[in-house]
Amino acid sequence: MIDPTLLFEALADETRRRILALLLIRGELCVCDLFGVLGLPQPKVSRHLAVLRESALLISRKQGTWVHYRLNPDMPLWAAQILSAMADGVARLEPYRADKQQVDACCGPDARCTTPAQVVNSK
Amino acid sequence: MIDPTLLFEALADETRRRILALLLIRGELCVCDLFGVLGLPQPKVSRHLAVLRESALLISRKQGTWVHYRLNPDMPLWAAQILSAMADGVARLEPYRADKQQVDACCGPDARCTTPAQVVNSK
DNA sequence: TGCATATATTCGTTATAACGAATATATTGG
DNA sequence: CCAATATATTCGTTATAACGAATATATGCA
Repeated sequence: MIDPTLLFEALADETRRRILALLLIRGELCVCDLFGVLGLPQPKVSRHLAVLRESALLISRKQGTWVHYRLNPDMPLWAAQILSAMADGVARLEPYRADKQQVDACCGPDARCTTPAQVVNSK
Repeated sequence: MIDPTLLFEALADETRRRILALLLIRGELCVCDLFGVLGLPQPKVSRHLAVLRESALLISRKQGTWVHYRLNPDMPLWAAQILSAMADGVARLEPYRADKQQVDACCGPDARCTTPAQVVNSK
């Protein structure tokens, strides 16, 4: 269901790790929120989202002009554990810490949320 | 202690994942066993081992002309969890499965062994 | 229909990483 | 010291991946 090679190539880029870490915190975010929080050009974020989609780590949901991304809920346990552990590893580092502040400030603290623990425990 | 960027760059290469998976099974292996089992040229394996050393995922122990590699026992929990989950993800796939057969056949089934569970539980 | 907004893609360039081949270093034993 | 063995490194080349800039697509609304 998830190819380890694609997963680890996806995780080898810091922008993609930042996106995944944000989605682990927030459950679902649209592209505009993502590039707003990350402070990166929209095409850059969109290309990285495409890589994450192609690796099957993320799925997208279209609602009008907005596209919302979230973690693939059908991810196998081992892959969810890797994402969860990755989030632990980066949580205290920049730019991940600032990203978390930003997303709480910008998009409110209460979006539909799939925490790392929930992802792991749902298996 | 372990830089997430270096860890994920290390994991982005299949040869390095094969080496890590073998060391998760076997605890410790010398370079000659590694390139024998992997069926790869010695300089190639040596270069990949250097990357893994520089990322602090592996440490080496010199004994005469032989150099033995093993997982860094001081690895933080989150990193050990990633390696353990990686091993779960690749266990049923080639070439990892054949590597496991090979290392059991070639080096005996009972070397000093640090299993993924032991690494994780020792934290 | 025409414009504005949100997102995705293409293109040419540049940086990074892996490679094979060759060579260097280091240790052991004669 | 010399030869043999185990491991590491360098070099030049090639493949891969990320980038900025520009453009394309698609949806909603006047």
